[in-house]
Amino acid sequence: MPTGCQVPDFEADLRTITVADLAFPPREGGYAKGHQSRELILQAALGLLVEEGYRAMSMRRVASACAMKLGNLTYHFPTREDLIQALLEAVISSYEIEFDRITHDPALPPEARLASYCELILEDIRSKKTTRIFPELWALSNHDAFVLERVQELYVRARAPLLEVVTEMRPDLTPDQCETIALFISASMEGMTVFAGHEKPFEPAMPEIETVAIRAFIDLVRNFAAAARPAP
Amino acid sequence: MPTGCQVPDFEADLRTITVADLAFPPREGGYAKGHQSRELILQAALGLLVEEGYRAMSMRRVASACAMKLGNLTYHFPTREDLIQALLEAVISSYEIEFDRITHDPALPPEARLASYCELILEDIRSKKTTRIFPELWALSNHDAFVLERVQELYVRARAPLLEVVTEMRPDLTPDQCETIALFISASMEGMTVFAGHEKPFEPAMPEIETVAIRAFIDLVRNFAAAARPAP
Amino acid sequence: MPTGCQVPDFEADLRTITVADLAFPPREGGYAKGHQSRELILQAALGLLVEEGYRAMSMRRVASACAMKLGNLTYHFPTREDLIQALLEAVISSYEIEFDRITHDPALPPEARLASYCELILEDIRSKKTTRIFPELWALSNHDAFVLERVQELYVRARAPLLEVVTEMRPDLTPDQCETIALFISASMEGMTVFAGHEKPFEPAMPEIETVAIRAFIDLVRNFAAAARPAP
Amino acid sequence: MPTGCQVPDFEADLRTITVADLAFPPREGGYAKGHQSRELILQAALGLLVEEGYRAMSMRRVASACAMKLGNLTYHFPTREDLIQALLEAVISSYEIEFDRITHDPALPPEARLASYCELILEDIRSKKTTRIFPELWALSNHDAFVLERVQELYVRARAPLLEVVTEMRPDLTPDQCETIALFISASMEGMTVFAGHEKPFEPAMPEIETVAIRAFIDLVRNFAAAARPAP
DNA sequence: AATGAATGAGCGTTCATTCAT
DNA sequence: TATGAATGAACGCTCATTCAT
Repeated sequence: MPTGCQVPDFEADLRTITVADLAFPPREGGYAKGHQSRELILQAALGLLVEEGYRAMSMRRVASACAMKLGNLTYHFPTREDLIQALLEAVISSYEIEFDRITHDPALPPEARLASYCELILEDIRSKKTTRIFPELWALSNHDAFVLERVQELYVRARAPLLEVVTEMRPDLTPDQCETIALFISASMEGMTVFAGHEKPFEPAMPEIETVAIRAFIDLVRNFAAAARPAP
Repeated sequence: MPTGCQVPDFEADLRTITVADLAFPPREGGYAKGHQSRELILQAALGLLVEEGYRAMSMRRVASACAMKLGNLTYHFPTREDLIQALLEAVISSYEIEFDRITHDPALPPEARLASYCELILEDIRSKKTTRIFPELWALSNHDAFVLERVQELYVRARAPLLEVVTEMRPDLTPDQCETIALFISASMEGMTVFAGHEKPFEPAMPEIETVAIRAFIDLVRNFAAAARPAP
Repeated sequence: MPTGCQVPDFEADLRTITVADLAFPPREGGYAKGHQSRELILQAALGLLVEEGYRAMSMRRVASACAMKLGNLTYHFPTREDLIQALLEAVISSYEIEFDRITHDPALPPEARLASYCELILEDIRSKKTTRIFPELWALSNHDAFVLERVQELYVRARAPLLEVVTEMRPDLTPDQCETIALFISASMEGMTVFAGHEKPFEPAMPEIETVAIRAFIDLVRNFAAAARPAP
Repeated sequence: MPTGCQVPDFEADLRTITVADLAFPPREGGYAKGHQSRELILQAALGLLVEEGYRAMSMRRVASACAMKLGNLTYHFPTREDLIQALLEAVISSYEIEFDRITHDPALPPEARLASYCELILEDIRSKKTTRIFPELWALSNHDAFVLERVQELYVRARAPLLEVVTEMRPDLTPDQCETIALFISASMEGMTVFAGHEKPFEPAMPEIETVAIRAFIDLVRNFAAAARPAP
């Protein structure tokens, strides 16, 4: 690779991870140049995380991925922990923004809103970024309380629209029951990551899986009875 | 952890991971002593993986966790790759053995067999070992073709009983449809790991989640129609 | 050598290998301190190469020979390959500079120039540095294409003055013939390294050998005839 | 490389290094099987030395190159030093045997014998084995007194035929003068290794170099005068 | 805001050697 | 004879971090 390279050289798909995706807010009083450097760093770190995994996201590699000297990287992020937390914050926030953006058209009937939301989530799971980042987050959250809390926070936001729809469809259920149903639906979709995510063996079958999943979710909400399991 | 540590100091729960769990076959031409050393090594490696994650499973730490010199570790597993592959092989095989052991009593009606299998899986998910190892495997499989293939192989075995039951319950469906349904059920359960696995926020709610999940799965199999999605 | 050694402890003769000998160019954008460190490193590496051979020139031993931490050595020369290439470059360049400095006084008759040049080469062969380094280079060049090329490049420069004199003395010969004669003379002198170099058994006989060699070279150039070999 | 491999897999040219080449005498009282193992080991060691250099000739690599376990190798050669000394002894002896075999037909006139001997030497230099081994020996001899002595011993044997011819051709010279001439001729030829040995840049020009060299040698012997250097 | 220099720790790996089997 | 097991040291290298410039 020639020396002139200034930008991380990831695949096209990765190039679409823009600053907006990272939801990185400028620090108050910070100069524009520093802000730009921080953006560049987070982009590069994300790129490495996605393309090569958590281990590859070292200070040195991040620095060289954004054509920056190590000393300068540590100026912006004094420790690796700082960088990782900033990155996770940015990544998770970007997903939260995305979830909030999926405005649920109140004109649509609730079942259609449920279907539409699930479709969006399942589509997102197929993206390289999501397929790669979430398993890293899950693994990290097993050994890092901060990550665990932040990830669960994210999922609270992700379940909110589900909870709303379920409650609307089944006003007869208790809040706990609605919550459990929403959790099941959300967890169920997350589980697809491993099987039908980007470059996974069942990615091509995702359309059929979507159909099955949405069908199952709608039926579940419709037919859920307090008398826990159906008679055989 | 202080430096004097020479023996694996994991929690009681981890001590229950026995050799039997690892399905570690003896080697031809090797002495008993060597086999025992290899057992010890794999135990220690697994313990580190579960307790502290993949990064902590370094050759040095594994060696010191089983009070063995690094040189001897590399005698039994010349490269880290060798160790990891042996460990994954043992771990995955142990799960495969476990799956195969869940003999589906043919006296039971298929729906009960389905429910019973899902209960076992969802119970297993709550164990520390499973909660910790699988996210690591998922993260690894994103950047390591060998792990990906081996993990997917494991899931083929895990889906086999599901596929059998689904086919039995719905002889009218095509094999592809049955496969998709089984995949959905399996993936759906895997997704619970992040939310209701060991020490996860919804672990206490697992019984209710089980109920919801099994209800959903049975209804799905029962009611699945070729006319993809139900009318609103 | 005991462990406490922190400073290169080479013989006096080695201490005379100065930076000038190494022809080590400063680097753009670097501080003086860094340049000095790199000098120190190359000095120490050369010292080890001369005193104990190629195998002894390990990153650790070079670092400790110049009272520097290993981490800093790898900062200046990230890989051993980098260090070796820089050292060979410096060493070979220093010889090239030396060869080019042997200005052939055009006032002298060609035979005297030939004799003078050969005397200088044969004297140089007796130095510890030359006696020790060249066999290492020859051995390395058998298994390392870079070293091979660089060494042959050096010899091109070493043959240039010979080629010039031969061509001047025998304008009747073809360029190929002149080249072959120059090559023979050069190779012939190199061969002395093993027998009459520093501390070699025939080092004391070097004056007589010089006489014989120069006599042979001059006669060869003078009497070389297209009719290849003389009649018996 | 499949597991069945039992013999070092070097190039065809290397396969011609037979046990005879190594002149390895059976130990008195040794069983045939042990002798054969020692032969195999020395073959493998030589192959590694020639193909990959001195550094590659480690106990482990030698053992695996002859499909033998490390423990068995150390049974035959307890230390690396033992192996190296045995190998050098065998290699050097094999050259001595070769030199002694070049019987100088007394029917030939001395100059023809000189030419014939030099031709043989210069041809041998082009072989892979010789091109590769001798620079290693030269480098080793700079840091190992045993190797130095053994190599110089070898060259005494190599010079013997030259000394004989020179003495015969020039009975008027003192023994010292003859010795110096023989030394020059021998060293001169050795020097060709680096330039015209196996795969060296001037290997194709070896025939012309031979012509020049032999011409120079014969003239030197013929015309050498006590009055050291010729008048200009 | 950014670079150059340096440290100390840890990594995976290879190695020569010893010893029990 | 030959293999299996184990040790201790060294290797080249990457890393997070600190600090002077």
